[in-house]
Amino acid sequence: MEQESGERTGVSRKEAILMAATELFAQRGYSATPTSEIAQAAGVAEGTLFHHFKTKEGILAYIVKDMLDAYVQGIEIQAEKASNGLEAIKGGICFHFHFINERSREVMVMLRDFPFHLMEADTPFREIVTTRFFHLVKLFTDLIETGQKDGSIRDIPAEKTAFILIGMLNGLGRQRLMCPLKIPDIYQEVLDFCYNSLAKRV
Amino acid sequence: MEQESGERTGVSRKEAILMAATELFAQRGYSATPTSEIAQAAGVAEGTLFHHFKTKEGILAYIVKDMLDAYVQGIEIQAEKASNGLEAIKGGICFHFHFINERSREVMVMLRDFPFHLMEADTPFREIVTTRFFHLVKLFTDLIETGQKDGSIRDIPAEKTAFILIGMLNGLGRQRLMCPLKIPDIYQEVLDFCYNSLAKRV
Amino acid sequence: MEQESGERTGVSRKEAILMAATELFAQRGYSATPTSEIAQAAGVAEGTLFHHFKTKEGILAYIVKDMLDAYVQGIEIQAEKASNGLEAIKGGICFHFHFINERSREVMVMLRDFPFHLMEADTPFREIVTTRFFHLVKLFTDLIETGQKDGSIRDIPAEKTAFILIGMLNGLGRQRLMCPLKIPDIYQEVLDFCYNSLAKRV
Amino acid sequence: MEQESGERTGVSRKEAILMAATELFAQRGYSATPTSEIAQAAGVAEGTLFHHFKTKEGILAYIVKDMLDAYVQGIEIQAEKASNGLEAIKGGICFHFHFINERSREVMVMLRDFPFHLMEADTPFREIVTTRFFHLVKLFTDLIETGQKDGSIRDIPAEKTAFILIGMLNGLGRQRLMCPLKIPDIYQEVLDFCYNSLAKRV
DNA sequence: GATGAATGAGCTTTCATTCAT
DNA sequence: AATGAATGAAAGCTCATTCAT
Repeated sequence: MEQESGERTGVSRKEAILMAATELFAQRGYSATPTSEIAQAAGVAEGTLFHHFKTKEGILAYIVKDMLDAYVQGIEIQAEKASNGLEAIKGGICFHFHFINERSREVMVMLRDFPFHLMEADTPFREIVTTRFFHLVKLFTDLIETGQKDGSIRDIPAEKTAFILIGMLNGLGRQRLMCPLKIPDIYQEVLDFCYNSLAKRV
Repeated sequence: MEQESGERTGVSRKEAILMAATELFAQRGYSATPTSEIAQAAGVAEGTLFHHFKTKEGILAYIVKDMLDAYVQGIEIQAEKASNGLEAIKGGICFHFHFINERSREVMVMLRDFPFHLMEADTPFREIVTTRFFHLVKLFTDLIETGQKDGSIRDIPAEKTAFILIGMLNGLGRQRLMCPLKIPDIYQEVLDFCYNSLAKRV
Repeated sequence: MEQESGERTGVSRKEAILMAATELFAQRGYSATPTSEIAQAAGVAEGTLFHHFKTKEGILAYIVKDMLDAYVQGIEIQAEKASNGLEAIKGGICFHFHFINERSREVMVMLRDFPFHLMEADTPFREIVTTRFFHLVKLFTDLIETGQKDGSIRDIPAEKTAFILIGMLNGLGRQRLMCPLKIPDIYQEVLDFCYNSLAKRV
Repeated sequence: MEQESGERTGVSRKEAILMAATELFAQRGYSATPTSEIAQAAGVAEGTLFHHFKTKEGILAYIVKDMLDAYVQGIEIQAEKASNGLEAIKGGICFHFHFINERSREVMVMLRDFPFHLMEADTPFREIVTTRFFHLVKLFTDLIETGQKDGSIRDIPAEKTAFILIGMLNGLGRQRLMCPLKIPDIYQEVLDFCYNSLAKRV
């Protein structure tokens, strides 16, 4: 009986809260979403939120952490599959576009508040996000260096290029997910754009 | 007497409010900044804010509009100076980096809330921002097409590439201005990165 | 613990709020009464007002609706008891005077803002008040027609006379309850006045 | 040049303010009308209001006093013309209906805030309104007594009946002017109603 | 006389969080 | 574990009035 909520059957209250919060944070933003609405959407009492997650921020932390781990892990898996550094980067970019489509709600939650609320000093987020961000930078840097060793990527500063790629993907992700204007699908063109900048000329 | 404020002399109250609001919005975000603090920082009574700008949003609108106009105009001027399409794009990117250094506070105000609060339907911002955004897209698209005609830019979809460039600059701007982590200066590398993707091979 | 308030024991917080609001609205008017004072008078926190009634208007709506229902119902009961139409009207008028003495505070709340704030288009009140008002008109009209059939009331336009009676009772109610001047008790004289206008001469 | 206002030519600023305020007070109520809107509607600066009338209440006082004097005087003139007491009362009632049609805006201003704001102890209104109210009561009382002497009015308590008549006219005036519901014209019926109650049977 | 920028007290409402049940 | 009534600090905004020009 405890597993029932007014809204979703077969889903624990904790999961119902996470689903409701993800949807609402994505659509209206973290700070614009009152806990009362999360509770209502999840079909639980407001107190239950604070029972499972100590604070409102705790809910956000849970969502963001979960998503970031899946993202970084996905990139890593793509990299392992690739035959060389350039292919690994391409695989990473492909995965990125896949991911922001598949888990668009969670990505939006993240993008909305990064790097602001999520990077403020007295927040549990800072460490969560920072760790994964630098992990990602390290990953891309390594892949570029690998590409340079195996001859697939030309001679460019590896870490700086990693920052460019990450910044670009971040910016394009925002543009795609959050702009309420009609923007063409540029997946293939982004791949080409990066390929041309990275690939060693033969 | 109008020219005096407790904090800044030789500045009208309206200007003092704009300066204080820009600084606070940049550092703490629009919604996290109470009007009471803006008033205090500007050395005026809280009511004075609402006398000059009808609402708190009115202050944000003023700052953002002013900044966006200067940005778009700056890009246009660079484009006119250039000898060909590729140089115009490079000039635009250079100006972009200049601009976000020179007017970092206002840019931060913008980046913090774009495209969220700034793009919500019932907001005065939406039209302000949308107009300038598409103006910029058109500008970049034209420059790319120009470059393709003059032989400086290779055969790529012009409008989609414009979206890529704008999305990338936006993402990199965020990374640079707002990430509280130490990130190397990648100005030159971004130029190279774009150059390599755009330039026609000889 | 819910039953305790600093001011009134044995009364729920919601009831304490209603009692305090009724008294204050009656004495100073709806708009001149800040929610902070209602809270203080009720011995609850200000937030509690908005927990139980969504808005300040919600408190007024509750009071007015409750009172109007009791009023209309009281008139109806008097009418049923009467032996003929004229007696029913007299019974209604008697009840009216009783009611404005018994529930003077709530009646004052109503009279203060009728038909202004209570009749504005975008208000929840309009429908509440309009419904009861026309119910009352219909009731009096029916009673007059009954009286004309049973021979107790002379030949006068039924509905228009209903409007006269209601308007008169309303005006006299205001005069009695709200005028801070000493006005003699005219209960008996009003009954005579109406009786003389309505009764069929034999 | 001083006589010009943006809105009305040939009208002094003071008159323009009174006209604008009367219209706004009638439609939205005294407290719901900001001085800024009066100034705008009158085509003058906000400060000008306080130049001519010391306070916002001063504007209301001027309007109400002016109107009440005209009302009482009108009733008196009708009374003087009449051939006997009963006719005088009828003349007064006729004048009343005339007046609330002719000067409906000013009457509405009055009705909206009487007897509340207009009767509060620390207000200049109290004396203004009280004086005229009792003057009217005295007038009606005298007319009734006159009618009793000349045989046109039957034996009823004169002063109490005066209160009934005034209260009734007040209530009916409210009903007519301020109820946003369609209410039939009951002018003739009110006259009949009163006539029947007052006239001596032969 | 006329102006309008400036004021600041006061308003209603929101909301994350607590805690007795 | 789950509830939801209660809280109170803080927010954005309104507005009659003042006063230097």
